[in-house]
Formats: sequence, structure tokens, C-alpha cells
Amino acid sequence: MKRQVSIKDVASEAGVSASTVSYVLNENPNVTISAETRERVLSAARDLNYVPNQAARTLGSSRVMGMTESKLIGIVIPQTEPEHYGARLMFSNPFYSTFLSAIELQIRRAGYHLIVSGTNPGQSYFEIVRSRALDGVIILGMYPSDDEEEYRSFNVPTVLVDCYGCDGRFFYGVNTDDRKGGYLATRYLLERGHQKIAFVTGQLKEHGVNSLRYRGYCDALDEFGVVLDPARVFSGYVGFDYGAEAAHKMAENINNVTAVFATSDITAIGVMNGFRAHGISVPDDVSLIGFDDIEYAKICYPPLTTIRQNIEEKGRRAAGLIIDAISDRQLPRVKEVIELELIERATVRSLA
Amino acid sequence: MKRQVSIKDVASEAGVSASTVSYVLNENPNVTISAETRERVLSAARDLNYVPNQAARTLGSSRVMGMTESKLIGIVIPQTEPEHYGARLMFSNPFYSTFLSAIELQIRRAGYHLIVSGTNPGQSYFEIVRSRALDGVIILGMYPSDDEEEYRSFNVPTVLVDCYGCDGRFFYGVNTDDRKGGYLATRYLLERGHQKIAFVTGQLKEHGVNSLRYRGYCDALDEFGVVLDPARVFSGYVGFDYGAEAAHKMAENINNVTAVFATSDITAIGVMNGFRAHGISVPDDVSLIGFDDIEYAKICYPPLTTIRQNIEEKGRRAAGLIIDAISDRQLPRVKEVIELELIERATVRSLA
DNA sequence: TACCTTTACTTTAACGTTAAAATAACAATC
DNA sequence: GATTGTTATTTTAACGTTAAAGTAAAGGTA
Repeated sequence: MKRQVSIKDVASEAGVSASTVSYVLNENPNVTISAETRERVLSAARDLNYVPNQAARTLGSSRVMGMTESKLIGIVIPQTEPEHYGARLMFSNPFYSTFLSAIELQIRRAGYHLIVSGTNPGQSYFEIVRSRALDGVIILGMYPSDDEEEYRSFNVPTVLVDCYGCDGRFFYGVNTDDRKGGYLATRYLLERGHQKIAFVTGQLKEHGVNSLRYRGYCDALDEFGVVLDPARVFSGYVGFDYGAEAAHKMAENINNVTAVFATSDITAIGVMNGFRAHGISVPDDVSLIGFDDIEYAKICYPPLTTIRQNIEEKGRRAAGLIIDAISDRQLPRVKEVIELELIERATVRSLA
Repeated sequence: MKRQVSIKDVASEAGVSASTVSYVLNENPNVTISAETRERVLSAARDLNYVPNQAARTLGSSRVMGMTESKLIGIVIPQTEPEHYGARLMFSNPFYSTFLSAIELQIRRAGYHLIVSGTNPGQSYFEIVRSRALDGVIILGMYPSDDEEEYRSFNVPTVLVDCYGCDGRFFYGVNTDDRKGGYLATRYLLERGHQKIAFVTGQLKEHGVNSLRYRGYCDALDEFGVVLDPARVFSGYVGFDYGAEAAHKMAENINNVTAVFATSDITAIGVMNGFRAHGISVPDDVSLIGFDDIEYAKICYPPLTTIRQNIEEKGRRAAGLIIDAISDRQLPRVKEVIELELIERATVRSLA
């Protein structure tokens, strides 16, 4: 087991000092290096197969306050669903594979690496931000936490994805207009004569995606003068199984429902399957609309009418924002909004 | 912007030296600390809200050769599909969200963080292993690379998932018996009277999953005395779109096919959809069997008959292995095999 | 010629931590 | 009473890097 090749080895191979090597390798603009020396250093580094030690870099660069560079970006994916639902896995929803993949690609191209972390319930994720000296953080669907004050004091660029009502003077945001999405889906059903519209969703947390979609649902009902019936609102967790569970409950009193708006496609598909088990047909007996437009929305049978959010675009924007925010600490704290689009497929029938 | 709270701050608060703090916090078994001092240190650390700097830890621990601890595990997900197929995203297959999620959970519980990285084509991922001083690496479906020799010399515990024919004296492995899976799927079709069985897959790389499944396909054909027809073999990339593309090609000469074995569910579902577009019914006109048993296999219509591999289990095993291998460098280099199971659903019809 | 500037480096110290060696106090053994 | 051992701690140096200060030579200006 050989010792790591360090900058000193490169330096002595090239016949210069360690700093010179550092300056060459980092293309430090504050220092002039002759072309001839630069060449010698570069070829020595190549010959020795030198790879910089990032831990040392991180530490070394922390001398100037606030200038620490770990070249590490964290993405925090909270455990949003209660454990008693059996949701031990943090992000098994296929939404995440597309989202993460889009982020990872951009991040890597910009020379960063990506740390993916769930959250330990009750434990703060600040710790990872601090201990790893993360250059930036992307947080998914979670309001930062109780001690936001403290978090700010670290001054780490932070992009909140799908988080509402958070302070736009500190955080960057990437959102979809979920309230509008909820409204569009519900209006679409109302326009086709549906009034008994059930709403199936995950946890209704303040500032959460689901609450916004719920607000949109209420908006549309209001607009059409339909009174909201709490017996038609099912709030559990995001997932196929809960959709099926909700369908079973609805099946007991199916006359109370002519259409269902599920706030995620995976839940909607669960609803569809749950109904099928009771011999209830979508869309002949009950209409159904989802949210997200994951790949399976067009694959399932019948293909799901849904509100599309461009997940890949969402990932790209989040990554782009965090990269820009890291390199320009003065970057105005924007909130980017990803457009929504209603995709008509085959799960909604007009009652006319 | 305040300076980071360091171990020295804790030390002076507790009235001891920095090393003492380090010893207490790491519960270093080689050093005895009085209960009273331990208490003082711990409470000082709590009061100051101290979080250790991992970069410094990594660097500091690298004094003893081979003992560097970054508490970082890398997972490398290679770009397996050619860019011209439009596969810019590395791991948008929903397989990965379950797999990653299972790994992340285990890793975090053991006190590690997870770096997720794709690969830059042509560029070695050794660099990330070295520059980040990764404690362990999980590599997905890829033979380490040309300069395996060099990689070994770093002596980093490495688990290869879905990689065959690699040296078991150095690497740990987590595999499914893909050849057997390919055999089981094909035999199931043959037993039901099918002979014209198409095979739809991704890239057929040596030591790759797809090649093994192909071997199993060949095994079964041989056993039943059926001659392999290369015109029934479609090798493109793993994904819905390629499945549909293959279906279009098959539709041109549909009499040449009575059943299809697709080596991943997502591809199988693409085949199903492609056929549907041509008015070809699964299973009435053509039977279909997939591989993986992703969530959507049971959700799609008709539900897909497939070979199940327990993806979550696979992730858990890989994570468990890497954690054990890090803490015990002498751990025998095992290859764990995840059991396969044929799940009968509704996409295969008997020709009888 | 004396002074300033620029170019091209080198030297030094620091980042936060830990391993190893050193020390000091005390107890046990001969 | 000297030696050895144990316990509890401190001191020192090192990990690999970089920022900042320092130096030396060459070139330009008054």
C-alpha cells in the first residue's frame, strides 16, 4: 500500500515549490506563472498520476472565512411519510430517479459531487451541511426547520424545491404552481359535469405540495358553487398502496363519488387498481385524474389523464440555480416556477 | 458570518486540551478518560453546538497509512446507454429509486454519507474514489475498467452489483442469477408451447446482466431443441422507448413471433404499448414476459408476468456488505446471490 | 544612479483534526 | 526508597492544501 501522491511529490518532480503547483493546477488568476513552468508542472502531475486530495483542499480553503470549497452539493430528501405506513424507504417513488438523475448530471458537469441524504426523524440535517462543509444544498419539499435562524447563519446557498411560504430573502426556490395545478385538475372534472369529486393525497402539511393542491381543489369547487364534503377527502401518504386503500373506502359508498383527483400519479394508479378489484371501472363508473405525469401515466391502462410537471426540467433548474448561487453569492433570490400542463388521456368521462 | 466552532473552542470551554476532546468524542478505546472530564467535554460540546469538521477528520486520520476515514461511500452508476439513443439521464429507470433508497437508508444508519455519481464517458471514476478518499465503493453493472490493476492498489473495499466474471479475490459481489432468470423466463414460454420467442434487451456487453440473461435464453431454447433465430433478437437500450421500437419492428412480421421475453420490465411495457399501437393484443396475439418486477409490473394492464428480483433486498445486501467490508478489511470476498422468482400474472397465454 | 513596478516565483503559517510521544501524578511491587 | 506500572492528561507533529506575505531578478522611469 503506497502513500498517496501529494502536491509535494509533484513539486519536487517539477523542481518547483508546492504553492507553484497549486497555483498552476487551480489556474489561480492572482498569480502569474511562466508558460515553461506551467508545462513542467502539468507534465509532472500527469506522470505521477496526481489527484488532488479534496479533504485537504476543503480544509486549506477554509482559511478565508466563508470561502470554504468542498465541491460538494447535498440533496436532502425528507422522510415525509409516517413509518407506520411501512414507508421505510425514503424516495422509492420513481419521481426521484428522474429528478436525481437530472441533478446529478448537471452537478457533475460543473465539477461538483452529489451527496444524497434522507433525514433521520427528529435529527437535524444541519449537521451534514456543517460537517461536510457543503457548498450548497437542495432540499426537497420540506420547510427548512424550526431553527431556521441558525441555518441562515451558516449562509449556505439553499434551493428549496416544492416548498412554499418560505423566506424568499434567503432561499432560492423551484416550484410548480401546485395550487393552480389542483385548480386545473378539479375544474377539468367540474366542466365535465362532475360534482362528487374525491380528493386523495398524502400528508396535508402546511407549506407542503399537497396542501397547495388541496387549496386549488377548494378554489375550483368554490368557483362552481360545489360544497366541499370532508368525507370525500382522503389524506394518507403518497404511494400506490394508499391509493388502493382509499379506493376500497370509496367503494363502500360509491354513489358518493363520480370522479377522483389524486395528487400524484402513483396514488392515482393505486386508486385505479383498487377500483378494479371492486369491479368499478375507470372511467365508465368513476373518472380519475392524477398529478405529475410520471412515465407510467401514459403506460398504464387506461392511460391516465393528469397534470404534467416536467420533472427533468425541475431537476435541471434546481441544479442550475444552486451552481449559480454558489459562484455568485449576490445572485438575487429567485423563485422559479415550472409550468404545468393538463394532459388529456383516457380516464375522465363526461357526465352529460 | 461567524467562524466555525472548532475542537479548540470546546477544549478551552471544558478546560482541557484539544486531544482530550477528540478522545472523548471518538470514544477512543486506546485512551482512558475520567468520567468527570468526559462529562465536562460532552456538555461543552453540546453548549457550543459543536459539529466535527469531516474534512479535517479525513485529513487527520490519513496519517496512518490506509486508515483514512472519510465516512463517505460512493455509488457509481455508469452511463450504459449510448447518448444517441437520447439517454442523457443516467438512472431514470425507476429501478434505481428503490435501489438507491435502500442503500442510502442503511448507509446513513451506519454513520456514512452517500455520494451518487454517474460516469463521464471515457473518464475514470477512480478520480472520485481517490480525491474524496472514499471509504467504500458500490459499482453498478460495470466491470471496473481497463486499469483494474491500479484500482486494486488503492485497496478500497468495492462491491460490484450485477457484474459478472470479475475477480472474486478482490471484489465483493451482489448478483442475481441472471442466466437462470433468463432460462426460467424462456422455459416458461417454451412449456406453454411457444417456439418463436423474441428477445428484447439493452446492450449485450460481456460480463453484463443482459448477456447473462441472453445465455439463459439460449440454454432454454437448446434444451427444448429450438433453433435460435437472430432475427428475433433485439438489442438496443433499456427503456420504454426501445421496447416500443422493437415492437414496431416485430409487428412488420408478426407471424415470426408468438412470445417476447424482454430483459427488463420497463422494456416489456414498452413492447406491450408498441404492440397495442399496431392492434396486436397481449396476451391474445403475443405473449410477453419481463424481468425485475418493478412496481409497475403489477400495475400495468394487463399485469405483467415477470421474473422478480428483490431490488430492495439487493440494495440492502450491497450496503451491508460494503459497511462490513470497511470495518473488517479481512472480510472474505463473498458473492451474494439474490433469489429470483417467476411471478405469474396475465401476459402469457398457453398455445395448446 | 536611485527608485518603482512587474514578473515569477518561494516561504510561511494556517485550516481542524488525530496519532503518537511525552509527562505527571499516583499506586503497587520489590 | 528506588523501580515499575497504571491512569489521565498534555504536547507535538503531521495529514495535503492554499492564502498571504516575502524575495529576487528584470525592466521601466525620473
